[in-house]
Amino acid sequence: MKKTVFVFSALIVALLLLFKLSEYTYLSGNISIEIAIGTVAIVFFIVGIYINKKSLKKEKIDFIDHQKIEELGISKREYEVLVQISKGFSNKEIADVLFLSESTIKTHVSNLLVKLDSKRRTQAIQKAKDLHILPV
Amino acid sequence: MKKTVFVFSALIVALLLLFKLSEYTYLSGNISIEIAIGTVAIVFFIVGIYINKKSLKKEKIDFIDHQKIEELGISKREYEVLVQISKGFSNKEIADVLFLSESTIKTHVSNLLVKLDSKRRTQAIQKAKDLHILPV
DNA sequence: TTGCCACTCATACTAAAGTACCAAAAACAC
DNA sequence: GTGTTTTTGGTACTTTAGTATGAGTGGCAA
Repeated sequence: MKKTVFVFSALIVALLLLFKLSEYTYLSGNISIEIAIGTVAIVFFIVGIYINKKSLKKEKIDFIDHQKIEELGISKREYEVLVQISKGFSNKEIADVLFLSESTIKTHVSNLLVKLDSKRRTQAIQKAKDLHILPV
Repeated sequence: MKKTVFVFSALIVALLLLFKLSEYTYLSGNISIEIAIGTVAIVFFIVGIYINKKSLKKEKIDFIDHQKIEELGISKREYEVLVQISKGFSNKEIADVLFLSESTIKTHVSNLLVKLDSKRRTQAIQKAKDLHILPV
């Protein structure tokens, strides 16, 4: 957010500078008004691409629908397990990284499968990504 | 590709029109050179965003690294199985949609796990997506 | 403080997944 | 056409995943 504000401020400054440049151009006999306009076009074209790229990354990679997670009644611990599942870990491995027993993981997984209306963990991963409750 | 050419042609025409406008502005006493520049800025900003969006869609959704698939020695049939796995189907279900026996699917999956250096199908899915041999 | 809920864990079971090894038909290259 | 790879499939086995059920703990709200 801070970065966005900064970028837009810079843009406005650039625009003002160009206005000033256009004044000089006018005073000095309007030698290269085309170059000024062309420059503005190129600069804003590139800035447009840059900003879009940034915002798309945020949307597609970071966007998690917390609303949906709540709707499905998925608890904090269950969600942690879901994340580990999507990384391809086994129940035993998940148990180790979360300092729990494998039984506990199995319980969480079983609950997750019900809440995500899935028969297998692979299907749960797919569904979770479709629902944007896991990063794609 | 045709669309891209069309868009860029339109852009050049727009730029030329703006050059013409700037001439008129100059002749008529340079009333609103700022407006002209501002317009160019906004137009090219939006066009930049638009074009970027189009190209990103193609890149992120359609891009499959066939080179990599060959490198890993994954055969056609094996790849078909991999796709089904990533959709969350069981071996039995995959066998049904591909009209094969479950034994055959197991063989393919086992080979896939070796080729993708994975211990489980969930890990294989993750790896395949990382390597861009499966759509994200 | 009582009751609900999330979290934890266990046992016992069934169902999938995955391994190892073998083998035969089909496709493909040389 | 012969050799190689792909594809198919089987048996027998081990491992992992998932279900069902019960139960204890701690937090939190009415």
